[in-house]
Amino acid sequence: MADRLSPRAREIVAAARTLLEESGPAALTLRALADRLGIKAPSLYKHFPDKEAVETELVVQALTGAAEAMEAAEAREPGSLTGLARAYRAYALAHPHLYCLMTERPLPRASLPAGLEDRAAAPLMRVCGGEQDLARSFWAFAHGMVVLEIHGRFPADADLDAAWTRGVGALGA
Amino acid sequence: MADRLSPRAREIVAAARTLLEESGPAALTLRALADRLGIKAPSLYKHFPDKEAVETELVVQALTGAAEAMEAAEAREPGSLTGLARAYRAYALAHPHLYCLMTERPLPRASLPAGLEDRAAAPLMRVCGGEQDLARSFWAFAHGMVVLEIHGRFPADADLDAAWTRGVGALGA
DNA sequence: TTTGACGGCTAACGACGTTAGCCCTAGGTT
DNA sequence: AACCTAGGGCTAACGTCGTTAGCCGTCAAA
Repeated sequence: MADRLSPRAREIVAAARTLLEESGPAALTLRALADRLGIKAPSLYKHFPDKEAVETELVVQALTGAAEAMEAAEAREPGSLTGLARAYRAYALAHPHLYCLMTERPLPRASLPAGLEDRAAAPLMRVCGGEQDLARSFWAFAHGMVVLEIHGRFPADADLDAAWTRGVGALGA
Repeated sequence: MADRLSPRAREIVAAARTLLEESGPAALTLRALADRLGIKAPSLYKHFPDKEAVETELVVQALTGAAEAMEAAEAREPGSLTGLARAYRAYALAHPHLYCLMTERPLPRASLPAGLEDRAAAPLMRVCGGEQDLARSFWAFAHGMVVLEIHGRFPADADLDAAWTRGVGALGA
């Protein structure tokens, strides 16, 4: 289950993650990644077929982390859409670059562990009582809020807590 | 007002736009752009300081187009949140690459025509009766729906019309 | 007539992802 | 003990990218 990757490959992914999280996507370079591991860039190809495969592994980590955050929120406050919303926002803002890597491209579904995508969506589906339309519109709202905030699209003085409350209230009724 | 750019610069932006819209962001290369214009890449620097300046001009076009689409929707169905939602979605899906270029990065506000950002937001603000929290949560919902759809994040068989209806209904009440 | 802005050009640089091909080391096999 | 093999490094290099430096032709205004 966790042995999708060799130990060395996991070290590479870990280094890639800190590189991405600390310095953003432009800094996630194969040469910089190799540097951080004390090796040269071409050596990375002994462990991954290309850069995209490394990024896919980061998406797996991001998706897993998001799923765990959602599950924890559900355990804390079962049935609470507000709690889920708070956890979603908190996770995204704690890992903005990882969050964007995960969402701003088509999902590499063929390379994902089976069931991971569903697992991440499950808590929201449960809170929405299986109503897919509601779950999707809530997800869209939460993703929109988070990604617009990350990219600084709201006015600097905007009261985002109020906007979240308003949206969650409207969708949760 | 429209003379922000020299005629030649406007030709360059037009070529950049078709390149982006037809072939996506990876194809928007200074060499490819120059090729399409029958010149060499370094000549572009006689008209723009760097690639980002060209992209900023595309953002201006995208934002202007979005503002026009919102204004047209408002003129068609004054006060209708549903009409605005339909227009927003239609514009984004008609120009997905342009839409992503416009939204998936910090706005280059310093390089934008004065008032453009506000103009694009004005119709929604009016429909929301000046309630900023509502307007922001609606924008987040609409942006989330559009961008998740563009990136193929919803299941292939998802009924997105139903999700839109659900979200607009909840936020518009 | 000369000047200068305008708008092309070639050559080249450094960084990027990537490929080809070499080499050393460790462990297991014969 | 001798050998083989897989793992995991390395250098050199290629093509593409954005970008810079420096040159040259054209044409209107002084």
